[in-house]
Amino acid sequence: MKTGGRRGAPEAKGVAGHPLQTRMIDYEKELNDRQLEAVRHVEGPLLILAGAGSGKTRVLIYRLAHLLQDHGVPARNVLAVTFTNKAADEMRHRVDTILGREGIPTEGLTVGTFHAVCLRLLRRYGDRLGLTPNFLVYDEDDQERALRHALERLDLSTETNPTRFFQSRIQRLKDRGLGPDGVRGDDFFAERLRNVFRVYEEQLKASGALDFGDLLVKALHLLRDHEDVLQACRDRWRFVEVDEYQDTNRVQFEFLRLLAGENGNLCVVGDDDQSIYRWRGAELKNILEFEKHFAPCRVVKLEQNYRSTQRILDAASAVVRRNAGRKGKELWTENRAGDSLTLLVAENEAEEADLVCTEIRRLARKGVRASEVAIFYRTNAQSRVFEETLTQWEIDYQVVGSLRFYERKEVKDILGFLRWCVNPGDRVSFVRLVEAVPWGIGNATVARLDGIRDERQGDYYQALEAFEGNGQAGRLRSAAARLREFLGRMREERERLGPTGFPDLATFVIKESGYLDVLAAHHKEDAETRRENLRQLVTGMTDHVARRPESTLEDYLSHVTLMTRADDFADGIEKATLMTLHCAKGLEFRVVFVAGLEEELFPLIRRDGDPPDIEEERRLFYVGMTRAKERLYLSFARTRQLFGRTRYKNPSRFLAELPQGLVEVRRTDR
DNA sequence: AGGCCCCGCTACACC
DNA sequence: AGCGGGGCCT
Repeated sequence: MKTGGRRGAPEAKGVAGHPLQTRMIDYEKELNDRQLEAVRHVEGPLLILAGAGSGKTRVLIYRLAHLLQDHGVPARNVLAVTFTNKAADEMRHRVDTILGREGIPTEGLTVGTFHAVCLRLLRRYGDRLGLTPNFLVYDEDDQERALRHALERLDLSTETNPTRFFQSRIQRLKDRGLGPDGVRGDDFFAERLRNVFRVYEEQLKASGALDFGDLLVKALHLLRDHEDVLQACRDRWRFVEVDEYQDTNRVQFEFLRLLAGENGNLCVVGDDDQSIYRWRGAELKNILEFEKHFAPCRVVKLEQNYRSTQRILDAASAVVRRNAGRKGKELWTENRAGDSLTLLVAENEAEEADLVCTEIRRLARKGVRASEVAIFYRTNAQSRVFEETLTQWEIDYQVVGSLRFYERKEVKDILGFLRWCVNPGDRVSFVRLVEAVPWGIGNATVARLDGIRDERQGDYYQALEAFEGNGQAGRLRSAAARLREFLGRMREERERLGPTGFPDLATFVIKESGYLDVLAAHHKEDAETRRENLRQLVTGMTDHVARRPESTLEDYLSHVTLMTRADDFADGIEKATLMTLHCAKGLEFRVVFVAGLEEELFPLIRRDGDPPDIEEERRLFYVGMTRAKERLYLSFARTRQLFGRTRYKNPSRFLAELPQGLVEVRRTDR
């Protein structure tokens, strides 16, 4: 296929007679030579090694604009994969802004996370794999519930909390595209893992659900085993762009390789120094070996940093240079040298927070606004002291991603009802709604309903009907009848309200299920907060429908399950930001604090016995440092409370890796 | 079946 | 220190 002006220069061809002077982008003025080379690369594989702050987002967006505007590529032939939904929204918005005014259509452009894109494929072609059309997506909590039940069925649930262990093992296998038969070994542990995995898969199948890993694996199978689907996808997405490529796992790699074909138009952007998701299956070799996998390919290195001061960059580079497994880039900048880094040394975590707040106040007097400040930490548990201290100091803040809104119990309870509506055979949501309200139905009855459901291959509504007809004792029978009657009314209500009427359906559930009474009785203290969260839930649904009028309840439910933690970061509000270092990837702030630089906390010693991956921890530190534009503070505490005990802490080894003379030390006055 | 209390684990990052 | 699961009691 031809893609219009093959030369690729911006002046090569206007589209549909639009005069060039209306162009919003002057590519040559706004991009450096390397960036321009990347933007102008059209066909064939392209690897962009983009150092921190080197303007990769701009390159990605300008490259899309260039493809659409100057090479006449229809928007619907482009797939852009981002790391968060927020990044996807931004990318779509910016492309719309750049091209919209010039009348270049952007409809049909596919932008989304891997999980969202795979979900879409599965909704469309899932029948090929025998998936129920209305399958639910299990989040981590749902996975855990399904897995716990699997362990019960295998009589393994008495062991000390094995759920998490199996959960992570199963997920890691799925990251590599493996099923139960992919478990290697014939020893006792391998055999047991295989069994647990099998029963867990049976649970998912019986419930008509997919977990996060399944979304990717099943989408891969779709392309791998169904030639026509593969061809349709290749025809549709002739140009593919992938951000944060260093954090892709094996399944994502295979997916891209199939989609792109032998000499495909695949453009990936990444930074091997910022790979921080090995623990969830990311394989650094995907980016290290891209040139081998997709030869012949073009490689463009973006090494000019536009974000940070020279000193911040020097410090960060000195740290990451110690890693062996890297391609090797040298970042440079034309920015000023800037201030020294500051190391805050505190006696304990409360004083650490105090020191940070003191600095934020000092900076505020110099005109730094709260929204320009971020505090990063290794573990979510560290946020608490900062929250308390910031409140005392009356500094507004937002915590990003610790407990997601859609993970709150009351929110998940109400969503449980709606999820059951969509898929009445789903065990996790059925058990959830049974437990949410005291219907008079407990474990024993649920177990019998399970039996009926499995026997009849039906759903839980039919199981309840059959149960009532079984000649039960009066109390159980009326309990079951009451529940079934409510579920029936809920279904009628859904029918009456239509596919986009689910905000009202949620209101119906909240009001009619008796859940408000449960809140009032159980949560005396925070009942009002929870009620407020439910109001917010309905508001959020209404917004969702307003923004995407064609969106169904199924779409909405999967959408909220696939929200990333980073998605609830609100920029543009006057608040300091608290988040984990993982969440910080891709963001930038005028002032950054990296807290808790202590051995065993950062680098973190794992509790599951796996050896710590020091290079990955170092990359995480590098990510944190390179978020800072002007000022970078590092801090640690000499003692820290852990599980209610005071522990003495040694400074992190990473502090010793900083070059002499770049760091100024500040201690508590005492 | 549901409420209460105690114990033991937890707090590694996340789609 | 705080939460949740499990066991015991009603």
